[in-house]
Amino acid sequence: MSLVNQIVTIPLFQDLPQKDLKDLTAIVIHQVFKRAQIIFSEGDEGKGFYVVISGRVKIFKLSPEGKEQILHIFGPGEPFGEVPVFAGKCFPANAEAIEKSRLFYFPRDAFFDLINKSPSLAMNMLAVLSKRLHQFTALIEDLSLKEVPGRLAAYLIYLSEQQKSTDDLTLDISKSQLASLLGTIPETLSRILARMTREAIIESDGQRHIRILDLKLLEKLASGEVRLSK
Amino acid sequence: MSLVNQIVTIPLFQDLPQKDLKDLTAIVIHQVFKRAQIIFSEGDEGKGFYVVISGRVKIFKLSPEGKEQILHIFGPGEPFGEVPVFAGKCFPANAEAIEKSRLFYFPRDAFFDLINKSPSLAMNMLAVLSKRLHQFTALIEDLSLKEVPGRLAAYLIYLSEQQKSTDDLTLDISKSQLASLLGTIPETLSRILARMTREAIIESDGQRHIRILDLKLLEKLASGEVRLSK
DNA sequence: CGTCGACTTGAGTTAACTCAAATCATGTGG
DNA sequence: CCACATGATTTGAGTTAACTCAAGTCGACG
Repeated sequence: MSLVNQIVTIPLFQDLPQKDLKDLTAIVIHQVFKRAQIIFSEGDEGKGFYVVISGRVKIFKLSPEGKEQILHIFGPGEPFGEVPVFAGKCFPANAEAIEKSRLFYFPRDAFFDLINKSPSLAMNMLAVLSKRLHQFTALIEDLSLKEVPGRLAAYLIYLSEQQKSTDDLTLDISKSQLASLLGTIPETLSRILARMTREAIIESDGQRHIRILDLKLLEKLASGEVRLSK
Repeated sequence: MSLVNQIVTIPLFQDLPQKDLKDLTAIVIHQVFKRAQIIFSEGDEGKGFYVVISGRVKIFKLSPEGKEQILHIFGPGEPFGEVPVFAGKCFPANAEAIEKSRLFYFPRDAFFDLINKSPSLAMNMLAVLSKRLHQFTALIEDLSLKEVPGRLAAYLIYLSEQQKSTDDLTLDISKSQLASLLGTIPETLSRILARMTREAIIESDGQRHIRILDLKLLEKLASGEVRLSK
């Protein structure tokens, strides 16, 4: 696939005039990262941002004791690492490929010139950042105002919506990583999955496959309307 | 003070050509909110965004049980409520004036036209959103990876840096509101302030005035290097 | 002086954590 | 194809930070 063809599939670059797409191909740098390879670390200077072409990348924070909080997992088409580009600060978190990933890297200075010439590109980037703020708002709400069962319920609902299948779903990440994404630890996640199974809210093969048995109840858990019994 | 003079003092509109400033004055709407008055609620449709001219505004989430998590407190010069403008969604949180506040309101459609014509304005807005993402990242880290004493320590350090005085500081919000900003409740905040006082880390008049006695220790608390003893 | 709201303190509960051990899944070399 | 090493997940037992509920205490203001 040609470079332009790959770039047009990136939502951030949707609806751009042909001219802009061509300019983008001129500044993009193709990079490949192996599974578990660090892409950047918190505090690094950011001289550009990335877009995932294939594979997946996790953005995360680490506590001094080594506990990890995943902020995002980005897949194909999604940009990340833009904050330092526009805020002029260092990366606020770490990025690591969770599987072999191909990335496009756009150096800041060249991208700046492009944005100054292309209002659509600026608008698209504003939309991306705004959506991310929206997602962070939801994560803060989860962490501060919900218990782990509620967060898990919300995630399962999100997954079942994302995957077509109404009630059958497959975890797209390991349970350890899911724990980190939900702001908890594997032991706690495991216990809560067991409780949900015991309460006949879900059914699991013990692996990554989960079947939702009681969506109504799951929704009430996610909204905090009810609590999970012991 | 003239409208243009007020608008140029807003950081978001820094370094804009005279023409753009004039256009802004043409679309701005002046609004006044009383203390405790709701500005918008989560889920409301957002047809524009605001800039605080005077007073202060809190942005917050509420749990079903009524617990509040403050996301931000904005003061003069700071914009808020931009997410729905660019993401095309509803407000992800609530906004309330915590004191009598004068706001400038910029309707979306007119502002869109302006951004499309002014790359500087777009860049400034990108910088604002990026900084906000950075702040949210820090809040998520605090909530997920730090204990309340660490969050409080970080806030006290932030305050002492913001206010000139090296070790003497004055809380700019009530302790209940501070508790909500730190993701905890007034009782817990009160107990931790008492412990910090007992450990001779701070000294307080029981009101809003606090003196930092051991900044080094406070910094270690904020970074998670040490923990607060009972 | 009395009332109101804000803050503090006490006592008890609990969700989630830590640490340790057992179990299971997967991939490798023999 | 089996036996084992490795990493992921689960389960058990005990601890704890922070919560809830209830009862003061304090300060500002009419």
